[in-house]
Amino acid sequence: MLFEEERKKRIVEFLEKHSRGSVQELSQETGVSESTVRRDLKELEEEKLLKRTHGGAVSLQSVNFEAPYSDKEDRFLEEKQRIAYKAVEMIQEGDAILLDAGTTTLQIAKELKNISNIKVITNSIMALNELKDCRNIEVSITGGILRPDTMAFVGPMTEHSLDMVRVDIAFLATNGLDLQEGISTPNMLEAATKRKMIAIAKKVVLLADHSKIGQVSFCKVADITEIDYLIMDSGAPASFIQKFKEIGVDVTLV
Amino acid sequence: MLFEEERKKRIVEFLEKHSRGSVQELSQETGVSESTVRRDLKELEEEKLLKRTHGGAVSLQSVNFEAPYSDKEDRFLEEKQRIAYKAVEMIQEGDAILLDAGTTTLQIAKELKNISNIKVITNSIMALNELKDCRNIEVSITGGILRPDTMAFVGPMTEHSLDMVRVDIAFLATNGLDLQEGISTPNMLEAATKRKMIAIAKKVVLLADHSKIGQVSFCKVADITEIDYLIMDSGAPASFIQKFKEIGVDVTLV
DNA sequence: GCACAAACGATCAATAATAATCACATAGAT
DNA sequence: ATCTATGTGATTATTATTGATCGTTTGTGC
Repeated sequence: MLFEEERKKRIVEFLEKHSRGSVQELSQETGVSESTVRRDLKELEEEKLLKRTHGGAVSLQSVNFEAPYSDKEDRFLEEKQRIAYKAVEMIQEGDAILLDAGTTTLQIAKELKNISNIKVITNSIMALNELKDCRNIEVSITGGILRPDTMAFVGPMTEHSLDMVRVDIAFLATNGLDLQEGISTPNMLEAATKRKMIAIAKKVVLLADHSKIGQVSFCKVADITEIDYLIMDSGAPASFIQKFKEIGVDVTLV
Repeated sequence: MLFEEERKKRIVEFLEKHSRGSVQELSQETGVSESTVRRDLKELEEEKLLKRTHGGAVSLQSVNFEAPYSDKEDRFLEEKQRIAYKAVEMIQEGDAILLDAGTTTLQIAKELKNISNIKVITNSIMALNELKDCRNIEVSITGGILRPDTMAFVGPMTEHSLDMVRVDIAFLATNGLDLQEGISTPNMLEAATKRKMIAIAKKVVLLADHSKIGQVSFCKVADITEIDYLIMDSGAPASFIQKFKEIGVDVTLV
């Protein structure tokens, strides 16, 4: 059972995420009757946190980035959430964190909301979107050209920006992870960006669900030896994990 | 048995950890009756250490959201739209455009959607938000630290990013515009960013509605002589305009 | 412009939570 | 030792929140 304040917050968040929501949807989302939802909407409108419409309400958040694909379409979402949960455990107060673009790192951004006193730098609009309202986190973004497909900034300006900073932990995502071919990604610009990320981080943490194993994409980012930590879901074969451990990578399965 | 202050501290800690707590839970947690918990909650709320709700309390952090910016609160919106409309007329195919953060430049971003084959670079999330879905526009962003108040990126990283590019037109917004004191803005970091913007643009276009005239803010950005073009609404006094023309600024009234 | 369905606001009863009250216990002062 | 001030828990009266109902309004398709 939610308190009134929690419920209202949830409504606002729902609207910010989906831009709109019907009374019915919100009723389901919050588990209260439609009457109560209407009462909440009325009050929230007075607080200028949303705009009521017939049938529901819309967000009046002027900045609202939508993912190219929604959470629901995200394969292995639960695995990614578990990976993200483990990843944030590595963070210590005062750390400077670098967040790569990707669906797994996006889950990290969501978890980060609950942490205070850290600095986050990212090249992902989606991560930025999650963190932009957190006053307790100093959020920076790399410059760069927007790649519409991934909603990430890439290119020479990105690398140039990254050159200015050094971070305690870089959380990297990847498309392909192979013992021989290392880490790879389909886009050349993104590969270069990731390489730079590896270069400026004290600890490099690679996040990958088991579907990435054995995949090799067009552009090589780095060898697996350049990784310090690997967090994977437990769908990974033991032989694969063993190999990583042999070369000194700290592997965590979740 | 706990002293009162210990108990209160424990309540606050519990809430920060779990972000919520019912009176019942807190009663168990502290080992006192619900009456006492309520008394404590009342006092702690007065000390602004938590937020009470029916049934318990929530941590302030979990409920701390504020009304986002909206067009309707934007004063002189129509003037700004007219200014923006005029501004985009200056743009030619193939141009590289720099968009400052601000409500007027945001209107330009909205107009830009209809133009093809240009490059846009901005330090404003809001502008980025408008342009992110335009596949016919190459959108770049400067790096930098996010300033939550203005949703703009500022700081050394921003200037560093801007250093990498040269643009045909920079559209600048300002808080203050005064004949003697020039262009000024309340925030020091933003002032530095604007200065850099002026430095990397072939043409500098200043956008200002008449409410900015005579205003002087904390940080000086530049003298009015550094401006090439000025677009204002017709609420500006003729003497003011005349002075600009005398020093060679191309003034357009809309 | 009319009819229809959906959504809305006002109202009410049920329930749960709160505030007010009182009695008691404890600690410190006299 | 007694008195008083304070904090606490139990009890009770009051209030807040909620879901349901129903007449009214609004939007939509024809």
